[in-house]
Amino acid sequence: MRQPEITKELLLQKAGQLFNTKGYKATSISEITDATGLTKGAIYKHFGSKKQLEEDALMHLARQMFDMIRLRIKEQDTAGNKLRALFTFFEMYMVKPPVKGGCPLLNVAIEADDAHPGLRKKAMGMLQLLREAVHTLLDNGIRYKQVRPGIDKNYYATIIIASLEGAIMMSKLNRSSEDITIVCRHLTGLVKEIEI
Amino acid sequence: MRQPEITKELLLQKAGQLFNTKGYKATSISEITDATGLTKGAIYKHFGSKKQLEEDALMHLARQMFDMIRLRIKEQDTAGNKLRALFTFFEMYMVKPPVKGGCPLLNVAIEADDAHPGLRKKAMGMLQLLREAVHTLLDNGIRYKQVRPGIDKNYYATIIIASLEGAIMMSKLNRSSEDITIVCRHLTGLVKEIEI
DNA sequence: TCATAAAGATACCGATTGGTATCTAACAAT
DNA sequence: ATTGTTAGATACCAATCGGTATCTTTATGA
Repeated sequence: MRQPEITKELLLQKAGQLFNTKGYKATSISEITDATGLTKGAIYKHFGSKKQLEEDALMHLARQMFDMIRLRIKEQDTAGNKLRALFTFFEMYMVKPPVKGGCPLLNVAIEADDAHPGLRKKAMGMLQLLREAVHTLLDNGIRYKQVRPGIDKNYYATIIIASLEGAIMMSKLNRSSEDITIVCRHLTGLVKEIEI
Repeated sequence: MRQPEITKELLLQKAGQLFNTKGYKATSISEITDATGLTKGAIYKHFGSKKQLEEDALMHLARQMFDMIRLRIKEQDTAGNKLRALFTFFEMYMVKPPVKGGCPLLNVAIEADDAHPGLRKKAMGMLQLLREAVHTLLDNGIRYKQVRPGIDKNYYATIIIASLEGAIMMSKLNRSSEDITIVCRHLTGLVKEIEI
């Protein structure tokens, strides 16, 4: 990787971490220069504006997150196990977070939904991607006779995502994995109901 | 109500609304003066600092929210109906929000968990209050033979709160009540399981 | 009615914000 | 090796930030 690419990667990484913990609008350019050891000149050479950096850093976070999820899911054989791996991933995300600050989707959704259309659009894309992942997972489960056919896939996707995200909020707030663990237990029970 | 009290109430109301939509740290003093028609002098006469106003406005929001919840719950007879009323309240909170910006607990939890200890403490208090409300509700249900005894009350409280809050995030992001409605349907099913 | 005190408006403060213009250093191609 | 280009550092900008000091108005109680 050439030097400018390394710099850009470093900026996306550190800025993303700051945005995800302190908030996008609450993080200043100078905090990013402090964290990276770079200067404003470096930032504005690679990104047109702070808004641009915010959106690029978010997509960087999203890609990291989805890559990790895909990896965990791929190494499981059945739809049920893939779903349980998804739950475990979120649980692990709390105990030993790969990127600090909690779930990037939840964070950006709450910050952006009313006031920042650009970030909101990207958050909607992330949520849709997550939903489609669960959808596909259930679809394949049905095809390979691991999951009862005729189930409401959208229903289960919504329940799973909502309770996981809500539990992350609770566990993050209380700095305890208790809530996310309970929710994972509940979701595991749900999966058993639809497994063949 | 005397004039200064009216002014303070107005400040708490408008500031709370702004904090809940734009974010606490992202809302500036000048935005609050614009929204109220008052000046900085008025604000700093009633509140020692912006942080103080943030925390007071949050408690103001919390009180409003819990008052509404209590009202909805009180007018129901059985524990099952009380729980369903709680779900309906959150669903209604999305369709016709009494205060814009979504759930104050969720919003402040996401913004404060890492960086703002004062707000975080208050958010933890709110979550605990909500949890105890569900607890008490289930307890009374058991006492009056409306709910199966021996259930894990903490488990149900966690599932209910987590999935409601997560669904609010999703519905808020997509500007659609679809997700919160689905989650309420799911929770209604859960309640049926523990009702006698 | 008038004096007093509190409420709120106005004007200002230094610090920090996102952004830009300019300068220098590093690298790539010839 | 030298030249041209680009990455990045430095210095500056107006605007806005939270906060304070001071002034004016309003309301209250004797």
